[in-house]
Amino acid sequence: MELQLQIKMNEKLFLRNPEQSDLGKKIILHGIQLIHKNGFEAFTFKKLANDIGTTEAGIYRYFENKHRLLIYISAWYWGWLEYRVTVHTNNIKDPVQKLKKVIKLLATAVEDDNRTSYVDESILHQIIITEGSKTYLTKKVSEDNKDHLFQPYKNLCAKISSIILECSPKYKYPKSLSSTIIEMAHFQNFFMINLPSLTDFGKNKDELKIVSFLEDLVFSSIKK
Amino acid sequence: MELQLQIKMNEKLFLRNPEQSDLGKKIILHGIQLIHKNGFEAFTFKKLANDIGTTEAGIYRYFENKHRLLIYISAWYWGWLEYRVTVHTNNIKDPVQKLKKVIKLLATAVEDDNRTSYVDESILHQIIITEGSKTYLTKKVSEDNKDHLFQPYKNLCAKISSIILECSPKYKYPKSLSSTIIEMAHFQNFFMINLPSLTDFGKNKDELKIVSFLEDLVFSSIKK
DNA sequence: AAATCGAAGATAGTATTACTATCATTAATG
DNA sequence: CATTAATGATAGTAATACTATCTTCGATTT
Repeated sequence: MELQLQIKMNEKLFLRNPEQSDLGKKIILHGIQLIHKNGFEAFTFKKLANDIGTTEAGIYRYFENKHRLLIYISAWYWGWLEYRVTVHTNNIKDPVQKLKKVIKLLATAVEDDNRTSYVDESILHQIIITEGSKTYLTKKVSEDNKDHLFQPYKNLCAKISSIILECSPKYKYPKSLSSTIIEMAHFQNFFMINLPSLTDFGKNKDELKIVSFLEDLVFSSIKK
Repeated sequence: MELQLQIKMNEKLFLRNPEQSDLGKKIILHGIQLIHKNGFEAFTFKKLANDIGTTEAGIYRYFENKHRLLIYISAWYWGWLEYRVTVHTNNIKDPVQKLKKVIKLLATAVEDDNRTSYVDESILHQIIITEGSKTYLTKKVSEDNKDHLFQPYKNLCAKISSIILECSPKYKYPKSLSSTIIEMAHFQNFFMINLPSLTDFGKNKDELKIVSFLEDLVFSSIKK
């Protein structure tokens, strides 16, 4: 029997649910690949349509515009990450070990999860590092936020925040520390590869160094 | 006598030096205002030209494209910040006090500096919060980095990094901590205003809370 | 005073982007 | 067999991101 994994997506993210048709799944699959290849700025629905063998109009039936598609795949990523965090921390009792696990999940590359046929998680991870913050760094954040488009990100943040409080109930900044870990897990990775002088991991470009840095940062802060 | 403050800019940032003509200064002044007003995505040279009362072609004589203009004003901002850090920490002996000063300079709003007539620093600060990371989160980072376009950012990071080492010579991640402070000074501000559930500062939206968070983060990490 | 040189203005033009609209075709469903 | 929902095919539009050319104007040089 084949296992399937479905991430529940907010309906406002799309015009037509891409999970429910072949074309929709192709849009996600090839969309991720194309954004990864050329970057979000150079990405257009026209190019995507050519890649898939459909038309621009076809894509517009699923997504209002490319920014919505980016939010969609980002939301998918955060939902998937939260799922992974849940699965991998469920059987851990010690909150410190839980938090270490979370940091590792955030900061290290992932392998493609075969249960999600139309999403390549390893490429997706790369995209979120480079393009993820562009989802909310816009004039429309508040509007998009009202439609709950960033809910998966916020849920993950809340989840990590509660683990932090388990470790250290008196710590004053669990949510900010949480968003700091999430963002820095990605930014330090980006810097390590592209602007290494902004990090201490330039030489060997080892993700585990990022994990060590973040662990040091987090546990020094909350232990007291 | 009127004091003037000049930030030295990398020549590769522009085609013609905007500091050396009226039109150039207008491009910077109105460019900053327009990006702040509509966001970088909606910003075009055409609209800027209309605002100034010149033509699109006129702007293209100064900047290759709008991305370069964004890098220019970002570089200016980081150069200016480094200058401020230098001035405000020069007479402080205790490195801990120095670092506290730096965090405050990074995380709190600035007032317009009248010595730079064609730059409004308070608006610029807002722009860098929202648009700053877009300068390097592109497919061309490495290329742009080779042209040293991000030098001012890297210099600031190096400077803060050395203060961190003054405080704690054995600390293992001075550069990563430094880039973390810089980024989070801005991101936590953005989150506080736009996605408050990602922070612990939602209620009163007080920048000084961000300062407290960052101080706590930094000094727990380096003190040992 | 005349020549010249560079910056800016004026205008035009092109390929691409970001859409919207319409109509025909096809596959699934009742 | 009739209906309808999704897709394909095609066209069109306004805006964007440029490039090119030609003129004018003011400062500098000779």
